[in-house]
Amino acid sequence: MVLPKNRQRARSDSEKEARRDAILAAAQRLIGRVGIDGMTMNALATEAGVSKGTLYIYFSSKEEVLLALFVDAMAQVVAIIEAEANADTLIEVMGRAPTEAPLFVPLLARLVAVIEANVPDTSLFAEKRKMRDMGQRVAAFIAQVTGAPEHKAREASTALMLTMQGAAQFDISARRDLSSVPDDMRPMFEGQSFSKSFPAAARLILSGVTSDGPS
Amino acid sequence: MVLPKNRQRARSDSEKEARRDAILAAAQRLIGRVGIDGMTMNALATEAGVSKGTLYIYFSSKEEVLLALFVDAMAQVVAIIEAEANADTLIEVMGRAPTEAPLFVPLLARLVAVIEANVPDTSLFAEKRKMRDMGQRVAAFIAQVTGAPEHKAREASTALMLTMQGAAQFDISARRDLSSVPDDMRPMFEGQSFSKSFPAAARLILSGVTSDGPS
DNA sequence: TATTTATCTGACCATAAGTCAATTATATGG
DNA sequence: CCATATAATTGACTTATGGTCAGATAAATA
Repeated sequence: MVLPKNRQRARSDSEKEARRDAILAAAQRLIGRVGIDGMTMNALATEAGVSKGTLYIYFSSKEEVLLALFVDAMAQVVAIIEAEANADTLIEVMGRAPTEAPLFVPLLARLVAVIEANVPDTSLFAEKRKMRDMGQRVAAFIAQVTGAPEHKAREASTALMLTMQGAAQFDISARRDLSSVPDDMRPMFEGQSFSKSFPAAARLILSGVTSDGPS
Repeated sequence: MVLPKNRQRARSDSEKEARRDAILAAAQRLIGRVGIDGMTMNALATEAGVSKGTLYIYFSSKEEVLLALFVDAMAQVVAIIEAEANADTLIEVMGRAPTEAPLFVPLLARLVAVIEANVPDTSLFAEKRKMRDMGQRVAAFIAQVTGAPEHKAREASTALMLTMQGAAQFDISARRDLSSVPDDMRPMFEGQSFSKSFPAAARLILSGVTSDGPS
């Protein structure tokens, strides 16, 4: 446990924030070793150098830890898109950015069914607002980059979010150890990595926006 | 527990299949009352009128029960699409069919992250083959109905699968009790039902196929 | 009817999330 | 600087649930 000035307890708000951040950093390290599903609160307590009870002072549940990690990861992804994408590279960057924040894709895959199902309402709504705002920024960015009319861009970015959700699910399958997969199933699994499945679908969606599709 | 001829134990293959089906039917009833996440193996044993040990004779884990329910539901959905869709109604039917097999959407939302993560390989591959074959039938159907070239139709149906995955996730949020949702979040939640989000995205994808998008 | 087979049972185990009374580091007042 | 108050921290405990297996017994067979 790292805390400024050799103090063992966080009294000020900034110290509390530092401890919260330290727990999240420990969670990242731990997940790097054992995966999201392998993370237990006991192990997280050990990794963070605090007791289990302390974890529950800073987070109301395991899933709230994961939700906080996801929001962080999403912020990184959005930042990359806004910084690096343009009309020509939009799809490429949207396909690549999620892989540069390593926890984004696996957490997105668990976001609704696993994570949101076990976070108290007040925390959930607060985090959802952040996600909504980031989503709106991406929508505005897409409108600007593609030159599509506002409502079309919103439609497209909603569709792209759906697609990301789906691609994140597929990605879990793709990460399976292929040596245990029968030959006839290999192509199915291999084609499902995020970086393959998302851009293919995104191209269709965006061509549906820039051309004159229905509605 | 219902078994033909007042017999208490399933000895023949057909009796075993009947018992397996009875367990799945019990699971459907139970889920109807308590939801997927609320289903416990103890409760399922009681509902099916067998002991917990018996459940584990017919299914290797809770998730294998859910996987079997999903494959059933998917078969229903595919059957509806093949029976009722045509060029004009494809999107409408694909948006409606999943809601007519009530377990399809919530199970799809949990399929990869929750269900597949805890099913032994041999069962998983067997069920995945069924899913792949059904997916290929849908792809062929889409090709036939839209008149799109084979590879375009495959691309589109993969994209539509991704979109369904994502829409299934969104649908979980939409089913939340709206009275507990703050006003500013209502529109976000309301718009996320499967029947709203899927068709919107599907239209974009299909217009990207029938028009001449890139690639 | 006796014997064999293997289905079925439910008490038991293992794991992991979450709780809370007791402890004690820090802040504060005298 | 010490006594007291405050609240952050602890970790043994509780609870919930998925999964196991040795024994019981229904049904088939000789």
